[in-house]
Amino acid sequence: MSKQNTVETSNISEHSNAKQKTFNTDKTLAANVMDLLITAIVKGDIPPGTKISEPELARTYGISRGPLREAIRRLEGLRLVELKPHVGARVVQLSVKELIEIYRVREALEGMASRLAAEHMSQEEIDDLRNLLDRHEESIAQLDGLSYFQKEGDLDFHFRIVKGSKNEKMLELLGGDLYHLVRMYRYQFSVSNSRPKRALKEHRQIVDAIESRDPELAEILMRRHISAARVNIEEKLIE
Amino acid sequence: MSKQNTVETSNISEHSNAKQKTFNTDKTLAANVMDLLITAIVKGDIPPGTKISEPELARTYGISRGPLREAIRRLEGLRLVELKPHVGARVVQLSVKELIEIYRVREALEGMASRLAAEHMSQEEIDDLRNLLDRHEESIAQLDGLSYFQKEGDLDFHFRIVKGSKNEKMLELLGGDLYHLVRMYRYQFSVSNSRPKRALKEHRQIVDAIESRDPELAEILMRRHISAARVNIEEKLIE
DNA sequence: GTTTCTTTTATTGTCGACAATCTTTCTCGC
DNA sequence: GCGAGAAAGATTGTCGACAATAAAAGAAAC
Repeated sequence: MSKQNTVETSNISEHSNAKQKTFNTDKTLAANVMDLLITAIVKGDIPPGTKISEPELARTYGISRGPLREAIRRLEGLRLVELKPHVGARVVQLSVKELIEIYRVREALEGMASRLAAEHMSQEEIDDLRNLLDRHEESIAQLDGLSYFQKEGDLDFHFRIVKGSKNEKMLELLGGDLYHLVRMYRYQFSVSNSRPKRALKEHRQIVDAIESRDPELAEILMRRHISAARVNIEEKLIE
Repeated sequence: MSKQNTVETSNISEHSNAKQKTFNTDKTLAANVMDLLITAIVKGDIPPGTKISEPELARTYGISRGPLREAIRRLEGLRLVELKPHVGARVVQLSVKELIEIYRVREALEGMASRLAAEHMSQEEIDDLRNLLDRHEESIAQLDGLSYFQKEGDLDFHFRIVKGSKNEKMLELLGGDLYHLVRMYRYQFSVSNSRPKRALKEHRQIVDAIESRDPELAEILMRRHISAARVNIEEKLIE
């Protein structure tokens, strides 16, 4: 239901060492290149602040400038690049200030999503969510809680809540525009979830509230959870 | 600070009876056409559900298909058109369900914006806001409260709050993606603010809370305000 | 040696043409 | 007459070339 440029982007062949010509043929060239560019930017292969040269990238991906330009225009919509007329595109430069702003947005949006999830999430989805948290717990125990959990696992949890809200618009916003930025920040600053056990506990509390069909509480807990993460970041990154 | 494709789009020459060739020369062609298309879609000159024919539009605006395609790709980012590969673009079809979803999002986001505004808005901005509300009151008294107020005036108020939050990301989301959609809905369903006096009163309460530097209250009041508007719409549009 | 202006170079913006895909229309068979 | 398949038409996707603008390099004046 959602667009191709949202969450399900992870099945993309890695931004391998350039010159890869095996594109998904039933998608358009521009779409393929866009996906490639997204992962390249998010993972830092194209570092923040880099000027994007159209001729160079066109050569790199083996396509013409037309589709490339269309892809870049879409990346601008995702706020992954900034575009100046007659000058060109530049990969966004991330700032701590902006990161904190994003957490404020997430606090508001995901708080609401959590509230709606308490009303609309199916029991099956809730069960799946619990399973996910169980896997997280194992992962934490095994690795002494660092690697897997903080990278994509955490986002998984949050995403399921958003989906559980059954609010398409919210999914568009959080999954479309903000999702890639959040991931980019994680790679960039390696925003380690320095409190995985604590976070896991909070996650469980949220699920409990949802299963109890307590929207009020679900929202409050989610907001606290994200707010705590924000404060954590503020303390770490602001000297 | 924000992009050209956000709020300050109103100074655009109307989507006049086609074939207008006087473009803003220091902007790019694609950008100009995009602005034209935005107003055309928002105001309903290109009705919802319409298939967008590239050759036709290119002829209409007197440009080539290249820039036009770039403009369309950006419109997709704004969710004003939907794009299917090898088929084409189609103006979004608005649904009551989606409208209500948007109000949920606004409730969350603008609630937070209001909270932040209570913390960061300058006294001068607050004074300006009060002046705006005074003008609204006059407008309501004069016209028995219908015409001006519900159209753009109301959005004005909400926008100033968002700006007052001093949160760029929030401004991007509400001003970029959602703003045009909200406007489109107003034109489409002529979502009359059937309770202008009540709304004005609520606006004043919100400003009061902001001036008292009471973030908690400011958020609650804004959420109630938007929630009430949502309920109002639900009662009207859902039989 | 530094600054300013000019010239050169490179990049972005725009265009028209061709290829690939989808849609519509027509034809053939039942 | 109706449905399935094939051909025709139109539209989207892609490309390479040219024009306009900005950035870089070089020359002239002080």
